[in-house]
Amino acid sequence: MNLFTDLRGRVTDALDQMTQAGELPAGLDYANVTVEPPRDPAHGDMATNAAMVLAKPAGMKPRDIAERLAARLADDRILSAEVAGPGFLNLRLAPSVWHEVIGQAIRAGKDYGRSAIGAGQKVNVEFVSANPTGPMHVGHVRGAVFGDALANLLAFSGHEVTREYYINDGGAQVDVLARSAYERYREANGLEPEIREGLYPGDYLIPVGEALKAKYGDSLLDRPEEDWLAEVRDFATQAMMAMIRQDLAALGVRMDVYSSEKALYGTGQIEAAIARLEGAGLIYRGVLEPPKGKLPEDWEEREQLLFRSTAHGDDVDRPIQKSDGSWTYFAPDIAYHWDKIDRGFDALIDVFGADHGGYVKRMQAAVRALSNGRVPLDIKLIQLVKLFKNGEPFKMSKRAGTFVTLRDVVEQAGADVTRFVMLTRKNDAALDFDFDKVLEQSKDNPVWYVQYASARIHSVLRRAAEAGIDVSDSSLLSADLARIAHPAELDLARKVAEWPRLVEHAARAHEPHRVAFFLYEIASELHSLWNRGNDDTSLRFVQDGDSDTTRAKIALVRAVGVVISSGFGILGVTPAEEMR
RNA sequence: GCACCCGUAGCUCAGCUGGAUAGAGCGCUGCCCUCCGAAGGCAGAGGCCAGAGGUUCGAAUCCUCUCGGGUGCGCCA
Repeated sequence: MNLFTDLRGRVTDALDQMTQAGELPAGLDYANVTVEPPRDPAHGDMATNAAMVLAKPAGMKPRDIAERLAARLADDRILSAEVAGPGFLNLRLAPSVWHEVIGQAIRAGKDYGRSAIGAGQKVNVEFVSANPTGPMHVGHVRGAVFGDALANLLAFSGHEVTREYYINDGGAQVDVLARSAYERYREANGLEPEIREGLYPGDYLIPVGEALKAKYGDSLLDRPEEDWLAEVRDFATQAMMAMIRQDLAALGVRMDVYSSEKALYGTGQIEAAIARLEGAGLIYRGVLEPPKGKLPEDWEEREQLLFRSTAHGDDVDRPIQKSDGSWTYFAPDIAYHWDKIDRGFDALIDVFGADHGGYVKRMQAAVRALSNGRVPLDIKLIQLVKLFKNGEPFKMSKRAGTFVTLRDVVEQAGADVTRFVMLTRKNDAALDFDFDKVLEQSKDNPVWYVQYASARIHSVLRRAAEAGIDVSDSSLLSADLARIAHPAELDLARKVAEWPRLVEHAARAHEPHRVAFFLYEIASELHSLWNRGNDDTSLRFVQDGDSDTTRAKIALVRAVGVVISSGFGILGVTPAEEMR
């Protein structure tokens, strides 16, 4: 399935043979042996570092190992193995290897590149987790797209993935939401709303006020807050979550599980989680040192319930209770993560905004302590998105009404474009999002460029069909692929072969952006080959009057199309069949 | 003060968990349309990978320190 792991197996088999023949000492560790495509094509199709990695532990010279290894590697697929540089072994592969890859890609279709490296591991990806106090804004979009694409990527590589949203409905902000909604409720009843400082002024609460009126009539008017707060809070929170679900749906994001912070209160789960930590000797009452260099003005020494996160790599211990005895936000978060561990996940991933970076170590410390180190927690921090319009920074302000929501972005740019662009940067690098550029039809715009390649592939398939060629997969699979022999064509097939490997690396690194970059690269190679057909007609995909050659070339093109749709599938983008 | 992230071509950024001579787009220079879509392609110029040490066969990548930018640092989540 994966040419690279396949060839690596060939190399390690040969090493085993050498060990049996007494050419290598027994018990060598192959962990660092790699088989990779060399950056410089002059070095062949593949290169292995085996000789260099094993030289020291084997007590031998790299070249000696390499030469003996080379002698054992040549077969019908490996045409030559040459020792080069400090001890690399460069392998030259038969063209048939690349022909096989084309067949594999077509046969597997949208599953080409799917792998089993996840081994069915249960992974929980928590992302978005926006406060249920308003519509999602641009800041949330990137995290949503990243989390969703990462989940796709992990599922594609053999993990059992759960997408989860943690609703922060337990803190003071939902009380503020309730009070804000209550004012809109009064407004719906013909009274003047008092949107005091600190309340949420957004129009999106007006329909919530009307809905409250529809449900409660005027029965909540002129009543003390304690009479209505809980009910209005629940009502408004649910309304906000309904809105957020719609926002996510507009982006093409669907969650498997919504977990509520509030639901943790009163169930004993928080207390149980804390008790578990206490049992490990990690909970104590104490006084924190003020942060040096920047003393808060109202600082006063205070005894609090603390979690000894320093025992698991944090810099200072963290409070889990406020001075009035109520929990800090950290406490339910601990309980929530324990719940995830308890549900049997083998690995946890949290996607946070970069401004939560200070939260990483304590959360990892908690998970380590709660799971006895069994469950790894990877926290991906998403840097902010800078909006641009006509090349000018686009300032966001709630007050000025230039508050850009997720809906605004999706309506202007479309979900596909938004998703792709959000993944054209590494998660920890800031991203510029220019409303004009993302819709531009030029190679300056990576989304368009890859879609253009997709459209060209469909176009050429249509043309071949019009010329009377059977372009069904079964027909292409029976094509005589030996007719694909030009170096430029084989280069493209090489790129197709790299796709499964790219997926594995991206999945292991938890970096879906690599998929987007890869698609750009393969699109670029397709465009390049396409254009060479202008000068060299033998490189055109449709060869008039030679249906056998055409079918072979179409098979190559089709394989590239498979990779693009497979990659787009991970990114959550629909491949274009034509540009308009 | 401390922690985390970042620093790669003029600009915006990749760099496959340590591989060979450092990559792309934009911008700049010069080419390619009796063409399967030029909405593209080819070629060239452009680099002390912030700096200094260290680890080893080998470092943009790992470790230490320095400089510069961002984020955060007990009753907000």
